[in-house]
Amino acid sequence: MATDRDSVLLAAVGILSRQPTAAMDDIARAAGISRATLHRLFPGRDALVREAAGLALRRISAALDAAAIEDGDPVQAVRRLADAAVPHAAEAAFLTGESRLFDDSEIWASWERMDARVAELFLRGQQSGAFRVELPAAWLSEAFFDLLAGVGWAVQEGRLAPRASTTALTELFLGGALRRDQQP
Amino acid sequence: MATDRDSVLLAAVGILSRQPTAAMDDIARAAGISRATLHRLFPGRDALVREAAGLALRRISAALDAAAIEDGDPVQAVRRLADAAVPHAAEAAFLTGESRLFDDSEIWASWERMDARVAELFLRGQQSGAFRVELPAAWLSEAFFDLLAGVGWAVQEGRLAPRASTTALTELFLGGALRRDQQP
DNA sequence: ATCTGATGAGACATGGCTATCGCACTTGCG
DNA sequence: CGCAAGTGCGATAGCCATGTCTCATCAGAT
Repeated sequence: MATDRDSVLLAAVGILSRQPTAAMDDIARAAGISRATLHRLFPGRDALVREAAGLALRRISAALDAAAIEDGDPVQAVRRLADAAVPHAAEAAFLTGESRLFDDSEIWASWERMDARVAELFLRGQQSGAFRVELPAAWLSEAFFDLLAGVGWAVQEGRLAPRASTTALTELFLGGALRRDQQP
Repeated sequence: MATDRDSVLLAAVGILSRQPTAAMDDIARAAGISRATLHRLFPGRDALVREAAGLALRRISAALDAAAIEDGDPVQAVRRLADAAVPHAAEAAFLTGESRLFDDSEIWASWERMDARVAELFLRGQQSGAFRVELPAAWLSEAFFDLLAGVGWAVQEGRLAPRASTTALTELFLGGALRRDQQP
């Protein structure tokens, strides 16, 4: 069953987002299976990481779809995006951490495609006058994913309450750290 | 000379911020010395990474000192902080990437101390009414360093112009993505 | 010019992780 | 009840990076 593989992959993501170099032993233990079974499911460590990255990308992309980021008011779209993406913050943390450990052209292309979709949303928002034009859309996209990964790390290490994470991401990203009535 | 060791360490930071698992071979090549000399300078990989982390932390802490973040208006202090910290974005990227690969209690304590200083700054700003109180000071600190590391990665990979990086960090962090006159 | 100290290049042993295999065990089904 | 499929456990082989060593070379000092 594919569900079985996916549950193993998600366990792998959970460990690898915290320890990007965790041994197959650790991954197997985290997934509740033995090393042998892990190797029966995936032909090797590279394949495992690749599939985990693919799954993480699919899930986050599905979140973009669910948030319908191409539709409607850009600001509301970003709010929907944050709502839909925060549950996958651990996947984002895994991808940011692992992208520098393992570079696969296919994975990279998939990431770029997702990044481009988000950048397009910000560009749309800039053209509509909602977002600040001083900040490049590509940087907004980069920063959004960095903060999403940061949420993942902070939640995993207990520095941020899961319930507060969506607000933390949305409010900081959209409104910044300054109080509104204090802004010049 | 200590300068010699430091220049090697900075080269190591440069590589390890991009490839946290780079081999001693790669680090030596990046530093322009041989593997043998690298081992003469540092008793092992752990020691090298530890010293590199220590140097990075000292340099970023020095930036906090230079910015005098404990003094004056909190908002101006954050602007000074960003100005002083952006040149060390690569070090921040190295630390965020490596912190999950190598945990040393001393390094961790040093990081915590620095994080606490920044969190204190945000707390001060919240008490003075400049910063939003809905966002925990600890989260603001975490987010600031995440964005700083993000700036480091984006610059290294050519997605962000170095000249624009300070503005990108300061403006997004302080003011958020929304246009001010659009904020409710 | 010679000596000294440091460096680079390469060989070598070691350890940890990976990947595979064989065997015993459980689970579910006929 | 017995069979088949899947799983866990242990052993094993191989690989890659690390760490150490030796030796030749080079630059600077005397």
